[in-house]
Amino acid sequence: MSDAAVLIDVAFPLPLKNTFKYKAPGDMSGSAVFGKRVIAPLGKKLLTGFIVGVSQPTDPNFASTCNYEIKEVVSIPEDPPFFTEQLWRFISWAADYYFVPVGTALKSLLPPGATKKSKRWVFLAQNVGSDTCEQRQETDSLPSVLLKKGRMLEKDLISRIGESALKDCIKRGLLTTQDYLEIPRTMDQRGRSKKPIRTLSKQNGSYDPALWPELTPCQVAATNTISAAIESGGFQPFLLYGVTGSGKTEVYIRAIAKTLEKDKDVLVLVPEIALTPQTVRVFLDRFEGGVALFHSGLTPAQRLQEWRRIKERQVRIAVAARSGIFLPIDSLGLIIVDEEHDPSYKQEDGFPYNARDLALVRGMLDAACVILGSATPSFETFENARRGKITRIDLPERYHAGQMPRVEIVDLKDSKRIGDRKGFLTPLLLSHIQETLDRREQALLFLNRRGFDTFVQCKSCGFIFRCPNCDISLTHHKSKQQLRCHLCGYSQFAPPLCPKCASAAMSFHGIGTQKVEEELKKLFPTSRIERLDRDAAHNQEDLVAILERFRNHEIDILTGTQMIVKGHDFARISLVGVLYGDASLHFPDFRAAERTFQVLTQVSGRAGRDRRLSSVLFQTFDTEHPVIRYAARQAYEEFFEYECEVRRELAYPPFGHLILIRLEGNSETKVEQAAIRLGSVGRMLKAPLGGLTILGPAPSPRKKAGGKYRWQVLLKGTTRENLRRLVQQLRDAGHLNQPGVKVTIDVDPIEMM
DNA sequence: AGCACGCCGACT
DNA sequence: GTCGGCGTGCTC
Ligand SMILES: [Zn+2]
Ligand SMILES: [Zn+2]
Repeated sequence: MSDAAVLIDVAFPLPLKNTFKYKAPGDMSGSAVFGKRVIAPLGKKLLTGFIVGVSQPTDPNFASTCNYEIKEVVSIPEDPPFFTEQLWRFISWAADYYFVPVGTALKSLLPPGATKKSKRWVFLAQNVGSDTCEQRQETDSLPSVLLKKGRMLEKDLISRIGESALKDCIKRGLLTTQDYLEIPRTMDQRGRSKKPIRTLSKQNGSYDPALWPELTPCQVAATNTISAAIESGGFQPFLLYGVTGSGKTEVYIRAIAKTLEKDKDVLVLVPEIALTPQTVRVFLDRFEGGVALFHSGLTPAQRLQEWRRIKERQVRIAVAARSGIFLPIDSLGLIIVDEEHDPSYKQEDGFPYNARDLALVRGMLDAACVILGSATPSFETFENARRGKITRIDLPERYHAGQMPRVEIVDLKDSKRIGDRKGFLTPLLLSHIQETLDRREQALLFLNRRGFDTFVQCKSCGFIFRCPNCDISLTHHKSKQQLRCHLCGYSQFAPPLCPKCASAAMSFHGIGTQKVEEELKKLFPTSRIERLDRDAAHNQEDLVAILERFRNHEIDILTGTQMIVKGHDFARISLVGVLYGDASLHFPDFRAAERTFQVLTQVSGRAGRDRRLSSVLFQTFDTEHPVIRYAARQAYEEFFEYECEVRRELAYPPFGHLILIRLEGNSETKVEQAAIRLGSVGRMLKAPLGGLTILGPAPSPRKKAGGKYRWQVLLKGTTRENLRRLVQQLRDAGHLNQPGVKVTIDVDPIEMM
């Protein structure tokens, strides 16, 4: 029986939307197991693929009934399956939902080194080498390595003598080429000998639940509800809505313990930036079995090691950044998404997915509980809770009885010197900085640079232009003297005078963090001042290094562009200043207010926790903005209600769904034409579907990277189904393949610049 | 992703 | 006349 050949479906980790059928000959049929790796010919190459279907050839004539020749796989390496049918179903669902080829999505399931590509070698023809003078001359130009060994890698030869010379040699029969794929070492052999990367060890805390801290009544109630769900098994989603400092982590810990007790494993997702040793230690200190740590900062060898520890169940808790949603936890009982509102759960390039949303899908497929935790839930999650799709659990009390956080609002309209570069260094801010330095404490200053080159604000009254259709701020296109909405394409002339107060001071172009840093250095010459932004920290290493020095108090004032304090304990920070809050409040995005509320809450939450952090300064022209009022009172729900009015009216999420189609290319006219065409075709197709709106096309306000021009078309729908159907129709009719234009689809977009 | 096939511009 | 650019379409 085992001698009979079997038919297998193979998926390749390439942008291919189909899987491929192969025969596994009799001697391999025993190894033809779901999820295993195969070496198979595809086109002219030998590639590594993965078995995603095994069928007995009940119909021996299958080969003759299908319209292509079924090839045989070359080999099935000995290593165990890379994924289960369950995980494959999950990734297939995700590929379909996000409109990416299944092969692209497959890549995110695989550990580093799982795939090998064949390499092409060049060989010296048999008859070459006899010492004819004529041949001498011909082979003179070839590298000596090739002449000596008789072979070399094609790409090495091309880099030496060029492609045309190679072709010439082949034509004259001097050289031949052949593809080779070295049979990969099994995953079992790879990296086994490596010492564990684990340098973290238990510090304090106990493995014994009896010695864990006592819970508050609210924590007890939350724990009971979640434990009951874990006990009964099956998919159950929760929103753990707890104010900062209410002790969500302690509830996570109990839920994890309960899950382990049921012999199930746990995935904890944490925003990339918060995945620090301190975060991991929280779990390491409580669970004897240890935790796996998975994020993009690991080396390939480390990623493989952690992947394998999880796959082999050597460790039963994985703490991971967003890509961890694809980890091979085969008996998954619980997924925790901490700070679920954090935008870093959204992957923006290649395979754009949202790990928080996928956590719910995976929980459903794996029959696991899912806890989404946040003090400021994303509106999508909060609305899901209101509709009863997610069970809401509140933690209203503060765990540490600290004083209420205090945020001081500084009115930038009062600043007379806003025109010069000292504008954002208001007298109040400077006096706070001075006091901080006098106490030998640290200050963290945020200046969102992204705000400056996008929208235009009156320097004297704070007026901002908004789109009449989309309720987002307009972006400035300097060259055309135009203000544009980057969602719907609305445009108007950029007037030289403020429409509200007639001031001529209408823009903030050219003020950046560098200048603030320079100015601070002049004002506080003896202090150690550094900048943390993309220019100062090119890579993760630089970032970590700067944060580490800040932590060690080798820096007094750190200026930065984003909230980089998450997950770090900076004990000596006593001042946090948001220099230009309008950059966040009026960022051209319908989620600007939601984001600002999150940031304000997060910063002031720290003020309550760290006793030293005495001041949070938020400088803005718009001191009366509702976000500020609500955030000051920590009134999330009122803010939600307020903000939802606009969302409902304009059918933005969570009351509508979005799919963004991006177009980019080297030719300005080609991209523009394609975008216009896509917009009009979309408008024709949407009518019979109903409930759909098409915004745009509009040129992207983003700086064109690498000379590329970008346009976008935003599809908005009251139901997901019709929205998806529209994209399918556009795709199937070929409107997403336009010459010279790369089209990408972003489902549930977050970043829409 | 590769790779081949195929159709128009500037070269021997 | 060809060499070579890349747009298009396929790979079991
Ligand atoms: Zn004004
Ligand atoms: Zn608009």
